[in-house]
Amino acid sequence: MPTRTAAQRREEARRRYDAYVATCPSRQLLDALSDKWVSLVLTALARGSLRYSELARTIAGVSQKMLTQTLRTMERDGLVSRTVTPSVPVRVDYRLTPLGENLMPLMEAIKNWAEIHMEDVEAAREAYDRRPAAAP
Amino acid sequence: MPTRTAAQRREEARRRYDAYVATCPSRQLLDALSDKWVSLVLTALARGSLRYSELARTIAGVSQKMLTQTLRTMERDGLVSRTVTPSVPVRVDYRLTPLGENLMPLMEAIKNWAEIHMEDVEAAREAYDRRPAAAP
DNA sequence: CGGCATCCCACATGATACTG
DNA sequence: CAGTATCATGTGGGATGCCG
Repeated sequence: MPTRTAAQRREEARRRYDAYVATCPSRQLLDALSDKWVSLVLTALARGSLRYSELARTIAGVSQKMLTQTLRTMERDGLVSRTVTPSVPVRVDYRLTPLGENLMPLMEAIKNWAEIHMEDVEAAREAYDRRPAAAP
Repeated sequence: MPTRTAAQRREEARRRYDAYVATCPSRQLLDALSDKWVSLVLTALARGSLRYSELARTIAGVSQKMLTQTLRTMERDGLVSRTVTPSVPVRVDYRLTPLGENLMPLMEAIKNWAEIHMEDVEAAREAYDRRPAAAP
């Protein structure tokens, strides 16, 4: 049972944290969330837990090193949980924590936006690149 | 007048673009949106246009180089527009395009999430760092 | 004021090889 | 299978200086 309502908590957070301030922890958290791989890992786990190798296959092009590193950071930040089954060979499953499930829809929205508006962005780029340069 | 409804368009985009595929343009767009500065610029312009120097002051800690570079990329991608007033000294204003206004709330949600859940993340980090290491 | 050009380096990331 | 360790490298990003 929380001692604060969601609205109260939101207000307190706004007073305490401001991502526009370079030294604010929330700014560093925003930087961490603005990672190339975090959004993909988060959305990949949307429908339940996945094994390490399943994650690697889902997120094409990610290196072992970056996947492991991203998962470790996300685990430390409380976004994913890691479960080791000591079989032979060992089996490791990752799933979203409640905190990760809370963030996931926001990241999914960004990912969907990128897919849905890709054509608009490509059109904007072509228009920009067609602009005449200033005359000498 | 669009020839497709929003729902139709969404379905087409899902068929055509998949950010999980490394070579898909939408993956590269997602990478671009997952930039350290894009979310801050986008939300800074939420309430209207700002001059270059106002942006620089709002987003503490950003260097001239990175701010300019971020704004150029966002301009090319059709997210912001740039207006030069040829006074002396010159005045340059940036504002969100309709496309940028469409994306902004999603980025603002991420930024707010970081501010609101900072305490949860810090608690998770402390718990993680307190974990006992495996015995030798 | 609002840039762009240049230099430079730390660090993030990729590739490869090895292991419990 | 799921990593860790090591080495190589590309580039993000800061500092500085000049310009319209």
